[in-house]
Amino acid sequence: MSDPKVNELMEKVVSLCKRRGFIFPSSEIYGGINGFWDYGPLGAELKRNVKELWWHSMTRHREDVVGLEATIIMHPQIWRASGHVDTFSDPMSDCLLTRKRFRSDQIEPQSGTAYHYTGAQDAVSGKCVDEPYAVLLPAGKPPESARKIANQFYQARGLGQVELQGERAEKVENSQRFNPDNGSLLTEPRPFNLMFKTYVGPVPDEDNVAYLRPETAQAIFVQFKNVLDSSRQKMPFGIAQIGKAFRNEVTPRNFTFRSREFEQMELEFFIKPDEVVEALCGTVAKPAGPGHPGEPRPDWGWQLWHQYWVEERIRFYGEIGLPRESLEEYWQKPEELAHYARATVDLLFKFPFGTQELEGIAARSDFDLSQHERFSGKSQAVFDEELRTAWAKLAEERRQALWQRYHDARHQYLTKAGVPAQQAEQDAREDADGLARGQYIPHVIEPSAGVDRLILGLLTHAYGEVTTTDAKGKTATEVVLRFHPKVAPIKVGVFPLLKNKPELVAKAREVFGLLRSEMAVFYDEAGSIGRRYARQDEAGTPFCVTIDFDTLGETPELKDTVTIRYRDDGRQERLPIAGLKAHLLPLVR
RNA sequence: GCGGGUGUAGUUCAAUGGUAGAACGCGGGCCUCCCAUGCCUGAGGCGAGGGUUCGAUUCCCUUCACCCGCUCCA
Repeated sequence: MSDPKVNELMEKVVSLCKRRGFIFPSSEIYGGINGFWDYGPLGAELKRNVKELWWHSMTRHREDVVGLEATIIMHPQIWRASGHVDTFSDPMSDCLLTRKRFRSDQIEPQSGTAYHYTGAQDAVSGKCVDEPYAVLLPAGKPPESARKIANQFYQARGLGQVELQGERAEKVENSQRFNPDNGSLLTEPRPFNLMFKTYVGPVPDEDNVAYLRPETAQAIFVQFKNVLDSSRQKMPFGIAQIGKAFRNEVTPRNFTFRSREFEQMELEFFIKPDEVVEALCGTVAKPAGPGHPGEPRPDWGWQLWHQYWVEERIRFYGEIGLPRESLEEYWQKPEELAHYARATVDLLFKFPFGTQELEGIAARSDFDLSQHERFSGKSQAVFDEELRTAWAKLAEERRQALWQRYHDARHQYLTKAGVPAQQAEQDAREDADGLARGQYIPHVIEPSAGVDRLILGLLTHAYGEVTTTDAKGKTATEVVLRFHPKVAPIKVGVFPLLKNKPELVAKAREVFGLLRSEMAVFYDEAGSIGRRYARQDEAGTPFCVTIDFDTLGETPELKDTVTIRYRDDGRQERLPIAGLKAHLLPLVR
């Protein structure tokens, strides 16, 4: 059971989003469309800010990450190589009795006697149900058990006193059509594809099927060689991308948290395999303990790089207003890991509806590039001059040991991928031989974040209510969004103290003009000054600047100064107009 | 996909088988020398489709959307 107060908070956030123009239902005048949401004026600014902060911190502030912007529709083979065609399109069957859902191919085959019924009639009302049904019993069980279950089935379809009709027994071997738990017949297997399908070209036929990408990551992998060849990057380095992805989710839920069209911010950081690091540096550094491991070093293996990115990501969230305490780190247990993953850390945020994933940081080994190498037939190995030199200088036994470890890892991958034993052995040897020539397939650390759920997290985290009591004892509740100034959609509100004094208005317009070239500014003169502050509080604007009579020189020493009012504590400061930009810029960037 | 609930103004809610009101918000006007002031004024709504009915926002059916639970979440 969920706490009603939790639900209340989500409802308040949802209606605030609508009311103030953060998020609207998509296509609303036509009744909306399930799983799709639009960002309104404030939401668009907020989202843009978040993406830009991510982009800047990933690419411009680092020398070892470059950007990419790839298409949404790509060659369909990519989704075979990535595993999405298989794992996203499993046939599913539902239990006709309990409605439990199964992956049709994973049902344990059952044998025994199946009792079929053509329908049933109500002994009292005479009402008929024609739907056929069947129950599978293990050999030796009396047919009574089957009738009992069939009774339940027809009772659920509106019959009281059930008279089963057309009972027929049949021997069944290794069938996947029945629920292993209760023997009930399942629905026909139905394809269950989570990828949006479309056709390239004007004629829709099976030869030109394509998919909207279900994640942005694969585009990075398939452009890895192009980026490497054109960017003058050297291992290790990363490729960052922000973009739309699409999943035909069974149940979009929790406002924008799980949408069918969403945006991802993904980094694929390519690193040297541990064997290569060891060949170059003698040893692979071990994590010294929890926390940020500091600036990257050449002797880092996948573990330290993984830890580094987990900490970098947490630091990023702190910088945009989600402090460490609002997050939870979840290290996936070995049995939860995808088969190619060495480790995965989920960064969870405490949403009102539960603690849910914001970002996953996965150590994905060389799985992705290897898959694309096999499926495309194009080598994805990099050439590393340093390795070739270092390899030649290694002691023979050391070389042997590293060769063997690399070989074994490749062999394990190839075998799991279904490559026949002999071929796997040959390929693994060739891969390991490549080390001597300075060649290897990079491993990957992947921090992958959902933009929309981050926006939702920022909104719910920023949401606050302030209850005030006026002189007459009347209480009022005011909503305030305490966004970090870096993400706030509007940075500054600029107001003339009174709108019926042309000199105040003129000066305020002047200040507005001064600031708007540097940041998002909102000019407002409607209503009382208090109302205007409140409006900006609700939009999450961190600063408001008011032009009053002192600005105009009523108190000579205050001429050309303004008050700046801070959202979170209502504090006011007096600043010269000339110093405003310099004061605000470092706060909002 | 299944089960339950809810759809009335931008938001939160009311009423009604004879076409709907409030509060807040929003626009305009006057006032206002710093935290939702006051007065005047204006705009704006029955999710969509069908049926029953002389007449439907109200009753029925379908559909869509949202919320909750199950399922799903590579």
